[in-house]
Amino acid sequence: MILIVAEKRSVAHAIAKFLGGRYKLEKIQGVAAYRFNYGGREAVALGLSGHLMDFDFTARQNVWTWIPPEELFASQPLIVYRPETMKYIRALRTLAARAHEVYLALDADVEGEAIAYEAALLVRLVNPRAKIYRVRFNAVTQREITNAFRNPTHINLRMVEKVFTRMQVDLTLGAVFTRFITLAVRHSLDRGQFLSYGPCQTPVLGIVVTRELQRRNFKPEKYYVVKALVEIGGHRIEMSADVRFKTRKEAEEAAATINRGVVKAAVYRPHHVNPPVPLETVELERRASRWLGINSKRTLDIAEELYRAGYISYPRTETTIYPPTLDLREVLQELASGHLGSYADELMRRGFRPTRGDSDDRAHLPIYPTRAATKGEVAKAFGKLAPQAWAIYDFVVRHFLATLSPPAVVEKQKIIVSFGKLEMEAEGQLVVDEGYWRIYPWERQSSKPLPRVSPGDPARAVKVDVVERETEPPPQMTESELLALMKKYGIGTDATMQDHIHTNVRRGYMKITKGKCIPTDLGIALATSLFQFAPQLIEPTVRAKIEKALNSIVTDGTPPARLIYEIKKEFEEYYKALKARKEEIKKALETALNSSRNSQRG
DNA sequence: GCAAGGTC
Repeated sequence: MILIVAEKRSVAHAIAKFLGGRYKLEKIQGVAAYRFNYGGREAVALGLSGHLMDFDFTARQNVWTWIPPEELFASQPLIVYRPETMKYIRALRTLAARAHEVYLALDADVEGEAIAYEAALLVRLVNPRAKIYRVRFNAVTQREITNAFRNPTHINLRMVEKVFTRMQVDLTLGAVFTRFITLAVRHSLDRGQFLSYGPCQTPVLGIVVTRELQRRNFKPEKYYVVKALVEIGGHRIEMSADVRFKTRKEAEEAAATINRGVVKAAVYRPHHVNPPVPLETVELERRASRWLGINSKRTLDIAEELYRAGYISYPRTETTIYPPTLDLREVLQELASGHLGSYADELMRRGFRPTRGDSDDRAHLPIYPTRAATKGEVAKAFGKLAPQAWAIYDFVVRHFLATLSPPAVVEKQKIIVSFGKLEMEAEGQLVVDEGYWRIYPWERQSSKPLPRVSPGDPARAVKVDVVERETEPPPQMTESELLALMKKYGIGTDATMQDHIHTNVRRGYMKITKGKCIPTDLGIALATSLFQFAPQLIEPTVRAKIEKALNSIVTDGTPPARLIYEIKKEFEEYYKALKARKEEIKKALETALNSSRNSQRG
């Protein structure tokens, strides 16, 4: 018997379809498995649910008050089965016992490699003789899958080592600092409450708190601008000078010189606004937060459900290029019977060309709709979340249609009038062609046209004003902006970024209100303490530094043990720095905890 | 009870 192990059920299903054509769905220990005939031999494809194993400390070490947190630096976490995946472990064992060959068809990334290794460990325990192969495919398509199985390879141990090293490092750092800050204030915490540190979650907090402190420390400064109502060829145009004057006096002196002038430039230039590129996870989350008012965690949860119900493709992806194997016309055909059917029809009639991003994770497709749905059926499936689920489904459909639509065309307009020393400007625009905005209203722009004038036309100021303004603090951090910054700094992955934000919410470090991230007193106190005494723990670049070191395991063959030793040594220094200031940190955190408690009561 | 990463 041939056993095929995939990372998730949908891939196991696809493999059975592509290699066998006909298949039979079975339940092994409660887990779906697809039985089929592969070149005259019996084959079974089993889908897992991500990792089978994890790392943990010993039972004694897991009693937080029994050992000082720093003791964890000196010990090595043990590899253990994940209790949540026991049924997959049992199913794998059952099937592996009878297998002659095992094909590890996990995703083609480092996590997939590690999961493949975990599966191989289990196979070996029950079946020392089975031949074990690793197959790699860059997309779940007939061609890629068939090819992969024709060219089986072996597990890349360096990739496995990278992942296992990351697991140990993250657990150790997380546990040490989590316990330290929790134990420092344990008498001020509610039952079951704890404070946490993590190399992804904490830099996220740092980014949000830094912005909040910039806002609080911001000193607004007054400045003055000159505005004028200018008459050109019978048209009256609001114009302003692109100069900030420090004092009213300077501005008034400049304003006094404005009287008669001449058009220096008049530009009316067509400008294409391109439709968005195919949708990936983080962009879905950003746009849902900004335009639909749904936070990133909720968005991914709903997208997951829409995927499981067959309405959209796999929602965890970094790919922004439709592969040639995806039949876009077929998708349009399906959508033709849906709520935007006439637009889909129109695209098919007129022809279309998809936009194309620059990212391909070589494992998943962009997010696109897979079925035409009605509001009613989504409502039935989602209950209380129906309005949000429909909003996200509708968004995915519109985004998909937009990527096949023509650009919008806007005429950008600019008039510059020279009044001797000072120049006045006006900008406007005229929508020439709505293009993809017809089905993508969130990016729609309106016309604010300027009249047609020509360089050399005489101009006359009808009215001149000096307006007092104030410089403004940076805006509150939006969740959308935060996600973009996390991506820029390499904090988390497409599938986990929203988790790291949400962890900060769960810990009471920040709130998300109307798409804005607002740190609490507790969040500010924790971040400020870390910035003061161990900034290396909270800088936005922490994660990327660790990630880079981990990558050297794969690229240079750096021994994991050495890397773990070095990282621990470095973070032990930060730990000492924090411990030396324990009393100050304790006081800052307790003040914040008490103030939030009082404000809750009040 | 700690993390981050898969996945449901």
